[in-house]
Amino acid sequence: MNYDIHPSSSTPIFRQIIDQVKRFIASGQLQSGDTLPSVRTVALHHAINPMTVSKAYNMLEIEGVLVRMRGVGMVVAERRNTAKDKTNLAMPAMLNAAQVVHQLGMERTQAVKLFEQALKTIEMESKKNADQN
Amino acid sequence: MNYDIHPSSSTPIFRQIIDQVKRFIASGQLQSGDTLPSVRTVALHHAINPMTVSKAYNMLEIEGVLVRMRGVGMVVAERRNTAKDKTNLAMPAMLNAAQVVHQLGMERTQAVKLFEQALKTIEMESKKNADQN
DNA sequence: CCTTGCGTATTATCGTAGTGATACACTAAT
DNA sequence: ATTAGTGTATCACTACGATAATACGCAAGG
Repeated sequence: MNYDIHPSSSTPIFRQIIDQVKRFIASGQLQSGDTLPSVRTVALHHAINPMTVSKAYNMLEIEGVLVRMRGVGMVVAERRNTAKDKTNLAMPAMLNAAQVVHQLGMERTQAVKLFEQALKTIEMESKKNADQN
Repeated sequence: MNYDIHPSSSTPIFRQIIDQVKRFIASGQLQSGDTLPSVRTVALHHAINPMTVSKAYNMLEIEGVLVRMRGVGMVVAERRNTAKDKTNLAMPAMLNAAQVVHQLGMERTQAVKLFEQALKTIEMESKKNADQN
């Protein structure tokens, strides 16, 4: 359970956290009742401000994704359908990629090949990071 | 030759323009010597500031994609390989989408299905917009 | 109890990306 | 020359994300 945070990215840090927590839950890496890494832990580990993490967690609580347990931490709320959640969470990135290849006038078969290639690349990187731990 | 601009998007307007110009060139919809829609035309058509468009064009000139012809407008510069350009331009969006599905722990086959579905969606929207003209 | 670890409210400041309004320099065409 | 069309330099403003320092309320565990 580790966040992949890029402070220099154009997407705000708090949004990176929000998105990744949702994905962890949808993928089952986080389940109902699990506690999240504490605000201060995350802040120290990534050299960012605790309030930034807190804001992300707070928004997730507002959305009903997390529950704040006083004195304990943030806990994953009860959840139902992870199946549809996955597609819902994946769709924006998919549509974005689809629009790009469409504007490039790329053949559908070639677009799929590129996508599969990207998948392999990401999986490779993931394994590398896992080996470093 | 029309831009697809979303002022409320989190990606800046000038970046949307830059990306789309590059894609138009890579796809052949814009060729060397073609003149681009003028700063004011674009600004009026999309209700945005001329300077925003100008900055986009300016950066494209710095990158060597466009050439500024005084009193005439921006012209597409000489270009070589559009083949590799396409994949280079598509890669970031692909990698982003790939990382999302990876963090979601989605099966590769299902990820590809989703992507193809997104492609169809985008193509549908494109046709709708074309019919409106 | 009291120490330690949770999240958070508060307030203020900083940095900066993005945008906007205006006026200017230039060219082409008439 | 005048007009109308290019792009743009300049300056200011806005919005937002991130930071910082501090203090608070709460719960678990020794």
